[in-house]
Amino acid sequence: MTELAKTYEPQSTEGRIYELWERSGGFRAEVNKKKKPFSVAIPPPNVTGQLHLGHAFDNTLQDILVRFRRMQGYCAVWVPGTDHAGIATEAVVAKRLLEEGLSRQQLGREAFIEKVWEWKEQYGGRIVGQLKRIGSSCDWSRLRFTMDTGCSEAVREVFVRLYEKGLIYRGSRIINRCPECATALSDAEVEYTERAGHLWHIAYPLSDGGGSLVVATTRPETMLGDVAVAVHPDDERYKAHIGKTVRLPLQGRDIPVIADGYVDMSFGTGCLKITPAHDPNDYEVALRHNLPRPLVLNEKAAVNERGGKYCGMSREQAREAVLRDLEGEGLLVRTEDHTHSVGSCYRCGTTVEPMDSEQWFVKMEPLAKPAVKAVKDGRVTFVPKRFAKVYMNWMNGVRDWCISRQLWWGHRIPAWHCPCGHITVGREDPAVCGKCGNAAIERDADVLDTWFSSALWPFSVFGWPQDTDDLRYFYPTSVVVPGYDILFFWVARMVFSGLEHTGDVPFRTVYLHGLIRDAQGKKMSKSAGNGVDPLDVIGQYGADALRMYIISGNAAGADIRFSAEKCGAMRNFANKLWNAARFVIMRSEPEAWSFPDKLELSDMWILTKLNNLIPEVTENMEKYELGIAAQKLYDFVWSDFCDWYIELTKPRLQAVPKQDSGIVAEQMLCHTLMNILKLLHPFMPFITEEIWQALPCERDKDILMLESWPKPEGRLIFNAECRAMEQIMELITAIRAQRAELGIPPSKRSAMYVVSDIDCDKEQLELYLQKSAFASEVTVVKKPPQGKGRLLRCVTGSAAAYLPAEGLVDIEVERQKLLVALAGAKEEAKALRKKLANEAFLAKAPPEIVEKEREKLAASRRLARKLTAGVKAYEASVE
RNA sequence: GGGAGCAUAGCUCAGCCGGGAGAGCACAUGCCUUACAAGCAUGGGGUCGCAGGUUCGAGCCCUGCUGUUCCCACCA
Repeated sequence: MTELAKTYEPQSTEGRIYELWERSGGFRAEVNKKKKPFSVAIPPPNVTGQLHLGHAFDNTLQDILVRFRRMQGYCAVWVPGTDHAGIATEAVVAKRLLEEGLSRQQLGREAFIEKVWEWKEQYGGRIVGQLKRIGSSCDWSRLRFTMDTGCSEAVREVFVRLYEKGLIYRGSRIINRCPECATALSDAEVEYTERAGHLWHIAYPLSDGGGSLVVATTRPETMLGDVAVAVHPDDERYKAHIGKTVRLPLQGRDIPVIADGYVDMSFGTGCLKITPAHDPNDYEVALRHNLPRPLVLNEKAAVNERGGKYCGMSREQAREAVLRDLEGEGLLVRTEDHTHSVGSCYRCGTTVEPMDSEQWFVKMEPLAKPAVKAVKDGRVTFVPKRFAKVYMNWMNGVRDWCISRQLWWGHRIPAWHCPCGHITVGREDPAVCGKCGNAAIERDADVLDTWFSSALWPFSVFGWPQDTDDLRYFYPTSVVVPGYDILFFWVARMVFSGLEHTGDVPFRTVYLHGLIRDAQGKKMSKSAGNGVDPLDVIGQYGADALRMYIISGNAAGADIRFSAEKCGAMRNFANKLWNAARFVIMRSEPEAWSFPDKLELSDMWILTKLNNLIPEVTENMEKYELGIAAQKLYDFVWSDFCDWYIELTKPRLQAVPKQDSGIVAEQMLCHTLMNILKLLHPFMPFITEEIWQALPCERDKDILMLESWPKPEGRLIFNAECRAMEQIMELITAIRAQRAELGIPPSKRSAMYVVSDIDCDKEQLELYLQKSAFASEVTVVKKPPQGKGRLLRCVTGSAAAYLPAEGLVDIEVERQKLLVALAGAKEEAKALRKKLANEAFLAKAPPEIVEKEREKLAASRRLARKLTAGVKAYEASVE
């Protein structure tokens, strides 16, 4: 037995324990038909990223579930992996090269990609190491990467299949483009925020000289690309102008006045300028009216050659210039303040530019339908439930998914363009055009959206498109555990992808968690500088404390405000457990647990509590109520086991020579502690394993992680004894409270007379009162003692203790206290009598509730009787 | 414009199937009781946002309102 430090030291424990687990091979899972599978595919973090609290949240939850199921006897696999994170990684590497004076373009595509791979090799291991720091029990032999050979094969297969089915197409559409990242984005990648702007009213003179139409716009610079002015067909103000033309200011082009129902007569002036190439609505209008769709901005969102004198200006510069010129010409009629929502890139925050552009899309409608059905049918369930609705809303209204990105880092689109116009798409790289046989074909320059490969994750990690044993056994996965912020990006896309390509859902349950915010409730971000590094937290409080903090007292899907104090509280809890274990280990002889026949009341009490706790916690965990399970374990360990049970064993352990009672206590302590360690292991794996390794008792497995999850034993539930023990505890508390209130020092023990209805023998009662209620001698009496001088009364519903307290007790004050308590008891009894006299209650309430109320009434009556006796005794003792 | 969440002790938050209002921190008092002062004991502190309704019974279910956070949406 090694000497255990007085204080738990996570820093010197965690690394060693993690190595022990890895050496044990316990993380590995192979197809085992004798067991039921439990499988989880990690939400792959950015390969070059660093662990943040969101990852800590994800991975703590997953690890708890996986460890729990592994102990329950499932063949539990947790597949780890990382994501190539196209835009983010490319941006980081490009920035670093720029610092060395090299641009992406100078380097060229192939050399650049090589650089990114180098970067990935250099930093790709970091996140894995950090995942290990919080205890993730992943099967590292299965580590995957979204751009490894297997994932690439899956991506290629999916692209080809969808293309052949006509579900991937290339087309010209309005897409959102980030000028900074220099690529197209999907709708999901644009974040909208309300911003204060202006609504400018600009006069467009009628070409025939008869006045002008005034349009209202928030983006005057786009007028350079205007092709029409639209009014509502029913708008009396403008009916006469429909079909005429206006002269577009600054450009001098004549553009038609058209009628379209899209125009809102009540907004602005009722005249809408139409810029098809830079506004999604205008684009639709232009399509309906067969209007041209000239681009006036380039990829960098600067004005192009169509913008005449404004060519080369940025969006912002052009806006100022245009407004200045309009004002100069007297055409700027009015400027109003106007707040509207502006889209920005979710990666870099730059305002996106809607642009007409040729891109690749996934046709969503045929894919969304089965994805909606799978959730409706309950083949995929959400925890918490409300997210199912959010998912449905999105899936029902989803538009086609723009999947091409103008980047180099990612899965290159497997399509080859021929001068003849034909596009060749195939599983193998083609040498010639599939239509005309021309060898001068060129591969599409774009790569796929990062989420395209993530969407295939749950099956690609098991070998799809090959028909593997892993896939057949582990797929669909049991649960996926992401933050709700990637519900659309990832979860939704996995569902339709899984259904389309494997014919089955990718997971049975989606267990979504919230976001970790700072102490003020603000979102953590690098730019705000309010981020908390989980590695710092682990260093300060330990991984177990961080894990326990993250899940306890948190409802599923709820955000968390980070609190270092609470981490400290959980660190304290770890230390508490540590010291309880030290106590057990120091006091225990290495003897095997055999069901002892000499159980005492407190033994039966703790066994009953434990065996009731086991099924409760198990159920909570199976229902994903991890916070509740953790709270129950916390309370059991701290209050029941440490504060009561361990204390009550002390006199038994200290007896010399050693009695049977002491031997039983040792075994009980060991038995209870071992169960605690098992139950707590999924939540606090490091410390529980460390203690397990130090236990002197005999164990089934050398490694706690590989132990079986406890099962409740009916023969170890003793309801009557448990109740008696609780009544004794109640009496102890009453005595302590009285003494504390009177300021009697703990050093001053006192003899006591006890009148008790508690079903237990004298010796036990005496022992417990001596241990925990400062009793010296205990005399059990039938009636309150007479003529013993001034006595302090400590009354509960099932017992009363009388303590000689000469000089400490003010009889009148004590009598008043009892009277107050008596009034309370009577009040309660009255309310209960009323309830029990209510026919409707008796008729409609379930019998066990009625019975419970009857017992409560009996208890309050007993209490009232005892209090009355106490009051009388006080009166009698006043000479 | 549509939808969702939240509102419980001074603070941060739990409260599972409707049946005795809880935890951590903070606060007060007394204790270094040989596992632990990162501890022990005791105590103070709540109109469960407001108003109705359903029910024998509501923090929990329903309706409305107020405040707050978030998501979605093509409001120039």
